[in-house]
Amino acid sequence: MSTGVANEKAIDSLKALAEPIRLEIIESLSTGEKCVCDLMQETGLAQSKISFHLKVLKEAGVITDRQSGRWVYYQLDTRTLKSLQNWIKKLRKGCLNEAASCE
Amino acid sequence: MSTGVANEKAIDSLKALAEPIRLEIIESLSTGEKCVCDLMQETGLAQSKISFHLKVLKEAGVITDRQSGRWVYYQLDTRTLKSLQNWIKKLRKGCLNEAASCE
DNA sequence: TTGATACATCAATAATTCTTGATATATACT
DNA sequence: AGTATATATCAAGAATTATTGATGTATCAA
Repeated sequence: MSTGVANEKAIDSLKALAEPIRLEIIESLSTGEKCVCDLMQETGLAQSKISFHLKVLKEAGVITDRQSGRWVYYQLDTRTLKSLQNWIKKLRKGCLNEAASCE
Repeated sequence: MSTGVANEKAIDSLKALAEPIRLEIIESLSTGEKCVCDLMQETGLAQSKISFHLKVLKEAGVITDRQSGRWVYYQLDTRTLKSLQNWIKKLRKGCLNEAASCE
């Protein structure tokens, strides 16, 4: 089983993480699933702003969502983070283009 | 010995990596030290553009430079990448704020 | 010391991304 | 049906980042 990602996927993940508000959101989600309203309370940020950043994160595959009634719950997709971690490892070791796990 | 980084450092590294030209540069450097002229040849990009992106990478601590005569050689700083890798691992495991290596 | 090479930096513009306030949509409650 | 809540989306503007071509600076070679 591969944890590899293409560079474009990696760039999407990196861009998604590389923003303070999104990072705050992600850190919050790392303790468990949250709805937008939870995130609003925790961060004190405007709803449209949070939704904007959640969308970026979701499109990058860093989080997933599930609707339940009026609420939408967001959750980290740790597989994406694991892939990214592995991608950085390969980058660092100069074996990004090799299929195998490297070294 | 810690490989930990503060969030701001991590964001700098992430931003630096999250750009196609910079990633191309980094991939090239992952096979060894290069001068700007090498990078120009390999990528076919304008010199000012390459210097611009090298500066971003350097300020983020992702690469280091050394001058030799008329040339400036750039090299990956794999320690920064290792730190970033570890930071992502911690983020994924929800233990970013714990001192220890986690799990 | 003149000319060429390697690179950095700058100013102007272009492109991208983020913020804000408003409006839209869907669900649930009464 | 009517109202309130949770969230998404949108359009306009603000802010940040990238590109381009030009110029500056240091080093070397003739």
